[in-house]
Amino acid sequence: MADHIAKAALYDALAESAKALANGRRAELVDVLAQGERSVEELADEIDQTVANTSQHLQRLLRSGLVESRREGTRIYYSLSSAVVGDLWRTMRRAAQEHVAGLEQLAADYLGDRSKLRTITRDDLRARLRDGDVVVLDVRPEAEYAAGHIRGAISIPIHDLKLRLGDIPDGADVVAYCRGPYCVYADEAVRVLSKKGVTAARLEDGFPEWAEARLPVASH
Amino acid sequence: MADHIAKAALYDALAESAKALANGRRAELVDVLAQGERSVEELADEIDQTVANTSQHLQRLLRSGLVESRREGTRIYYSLSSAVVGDLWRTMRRAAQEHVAGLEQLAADYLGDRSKLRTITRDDLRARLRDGDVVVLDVRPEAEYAAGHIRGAISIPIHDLKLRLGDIPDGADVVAYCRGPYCVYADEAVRVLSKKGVTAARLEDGFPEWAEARLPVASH
DNA sequence: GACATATTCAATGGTTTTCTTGAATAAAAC
DNA sequence: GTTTTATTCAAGAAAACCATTGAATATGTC
Repeated sequence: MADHIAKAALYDALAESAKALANGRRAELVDVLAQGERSVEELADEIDQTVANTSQHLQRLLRSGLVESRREGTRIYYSLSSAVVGDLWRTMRRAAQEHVAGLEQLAADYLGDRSKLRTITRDDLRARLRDGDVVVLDVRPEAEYAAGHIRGAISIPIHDLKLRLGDIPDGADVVAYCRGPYCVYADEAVRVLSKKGVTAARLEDGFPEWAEARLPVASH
Repeated sequence: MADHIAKAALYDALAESAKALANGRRAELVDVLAQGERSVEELADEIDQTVANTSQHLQRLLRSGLVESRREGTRIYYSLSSAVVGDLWRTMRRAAQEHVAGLEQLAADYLGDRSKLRTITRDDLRARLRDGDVVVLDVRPEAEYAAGHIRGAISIPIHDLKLRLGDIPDGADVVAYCRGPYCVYADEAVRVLSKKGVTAARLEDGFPEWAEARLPVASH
């Protein structure tokens, strides 16, 4: 039987979803898109690539079906096709964390020294939210906060933080979060706040993981 | 800052786990390895490739850290490094199912007409196992049954099924299962049994999914 | 209709992947 | 110590991938 040809074709197709994510730049794109839809130019900026190159990567993702696009005037907005795509990206990351050699070093190179940052787990934060003794701070760009955030969190984008320290209640115990475990915004926030004498810790991971765990979220 | 270089390197490394699975042949390998360890020659046979080519794919998986190997005499056995790798493969499959265009057609081409096969979900099987009114039949190779199977299942490898029909109790209501949703063994078993007048259905997916759902398993 | 902006397209060249083939190793059997 | 068996290594060619560049397209504004 020429059965093995049909089998090969089937598994090639199953591998398509992995191929789509088998590139560092596309992984960055999906990581950003997990926070909500974005235009090509914004995405190009996020991943430090030319618009043309970013566009090509986006087409690749589009062809694989993992992302969708919609036009609004002169802009085209891309977004993840479904929650499964976020799952895939996070599972992939987890596999790399556990098994890819040298990953820790690369993470340290990019993120810098995290040893002095207090961190808090999802479960801890949930408990403290119930007790009401914590200020949760979303330091992602405004649009990402609007698309979805931890219920009860306040929004101060990282770039505005120094100017808006006054928005944080006196004596508050702050937990900052951002896009995920490899996002530097919350680290930066904790450093800034600590220097100003504010008690602050970062949530271990970010909003997508919170949402995936079906913990309370809100939007707008 | 040359920050974006470190960031690119980090995300390249995170994408490594996807690259490892971004090939149909390697996807087939992981699918088989999810049933337990195997030697190179056995694997080459399963994926219809030369031993040399199979070996190269295995080295690639080894370098990515997703699989491990151990030598026993003249043979080298490969296995998945951890349960996360199985998770990754299944999540990838799910993403492809939902989003990759043309997948259904390719599945139909390989699996043939499934419309006349009765299927049963994991939850249904669990309920019926509790009631005790079902014979669960594992039609994978003996070694895979030994490495782990649904608790209470009996083993009759698909190739022996026609010779061992007598092992199946008279009037039994059979549920057959194998490696997963794209494995043809259970389909084949249901067809053989039905033709002999035995009531038979196939479990929608296979043993790895059963184990992932933390349902009762046994080994030996 | 001319112009500006956001995005895509097409061509190029360098790199990586994949399969094939035949030779090289390493452990076990004789 | 030669032979057998299982696996890996090495070299080569075709195909796919990726960043770059400059041109083309589509929408909206003047």
